[in-house]
Amino acid sequence: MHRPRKEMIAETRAKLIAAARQAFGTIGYAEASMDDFTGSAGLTRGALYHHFGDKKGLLQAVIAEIDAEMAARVNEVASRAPTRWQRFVDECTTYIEMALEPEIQRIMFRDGPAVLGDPAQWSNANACVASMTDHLTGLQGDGVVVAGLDPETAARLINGASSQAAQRIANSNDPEATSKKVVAAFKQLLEGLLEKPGRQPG
Amino acid sequence: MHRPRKEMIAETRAKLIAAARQAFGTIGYAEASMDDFTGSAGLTRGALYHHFGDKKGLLQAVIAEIDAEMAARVNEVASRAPTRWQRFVDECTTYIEMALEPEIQRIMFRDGPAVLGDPAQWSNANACVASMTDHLTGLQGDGVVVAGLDPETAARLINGASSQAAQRIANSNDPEATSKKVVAAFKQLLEGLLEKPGRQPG
DNA sequence: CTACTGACATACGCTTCGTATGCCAATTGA
DNA sequence: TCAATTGGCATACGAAGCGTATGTCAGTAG
Repeated sequence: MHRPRKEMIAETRAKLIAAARQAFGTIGYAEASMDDFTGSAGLTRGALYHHFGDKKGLLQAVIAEIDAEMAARVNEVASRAPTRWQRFVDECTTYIEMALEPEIQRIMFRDGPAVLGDPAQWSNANACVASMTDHLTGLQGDGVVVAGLDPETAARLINGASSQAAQRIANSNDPEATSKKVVAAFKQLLEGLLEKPGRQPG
Repeated sequence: MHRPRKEMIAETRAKLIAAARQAFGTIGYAEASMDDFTGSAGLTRGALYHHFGDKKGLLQAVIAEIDAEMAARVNEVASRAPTRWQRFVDECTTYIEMALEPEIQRIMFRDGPAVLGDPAQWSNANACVASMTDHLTGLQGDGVVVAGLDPETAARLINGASSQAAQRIANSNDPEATSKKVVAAFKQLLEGLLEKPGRQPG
């Protein structure tokens, strides 16, 4: 039964991240007791401090994991779109859909920024924004999106609008109806980026 | 020296709010010790609990105060604009400028949402969004902004983009240059709302 | 003038975090 | 195979911080 050391360690890290993710995503970072959620993983705070330094370090690890998952989902959807513009729009709507999930809202949009500061400065996240930036750059090359626009800046602004969109839907009494209105408004804003406004390319 | 009771009470409340605002706006809500900032106001936690119930209650009071100030500034600027569209654009840019201030960023955009939840649900704030919503409604009546767009939804999305815009500028190495790029991208997005895209009204 | 309300301070216990320390299993080298 | 050593993780301890229960005194009412 000599199961290698490295595997045990990786398992411990994974268990801590999973337990923390569960706690942070439901009751929130501030309310999550380290004793409680390490205990629920069959460990103690000793393991946590050993692997992640402190509570913030564990939050960073959780965020890195979620960010990777989000990027994978976005790329998956975008890879199936026929045109570049459609790829970009699909990315945005997927982003909004993900932002509807309470865990992502709480960790990535609320507690994360409050504890770690501006998400744009996070070193181990932002894969989604990077992808959107790439696509915007390509669209500029195709002449679909107006030139003279900084792609990453535009991607960040759209991100901000997306997260607001998701929150508005999530907190609505009638998510179905609200979703229609929100997505319509969102697409209206996106049209401002088009080189020949009013005409939907692709 | 019979200075009325009510005045003393109001003064105590004001001192607590001011001290908390200072602390929350600099070191942040979580790091702000109630003993410390009540002490800096010449009071103790006893006064805090008596007037505001708990730490969250005091944060709500601080937010209400800041929100009122922001709304006043926005209205001041907007009242001087010649056209409705210009009024709306001025509101947006003023909002971005305010969001550049560290105190507002920290309290209204970071710690506030983390502690109190979705800002759209705050009962004692959101005066700025209300104003923007009104102006958008008026612009629809004038035929400047596309019909079939929910004004409050649009206002919220723009708010999200604005706060991202401000953070991008604030955290930039070269705020001057970044500001130009960000505002350009922001105005580009706004054009998506126009009924006849590409033509700037007013 | 007396009784009472309420603004605020003080005192206490509980929870939580971070560090210092200790133990034991797994690896390494001969 | 058997020391020696590394390091993963638990336990123990001290320091804050928060919330509540209680006390005190000024202001107000009848």
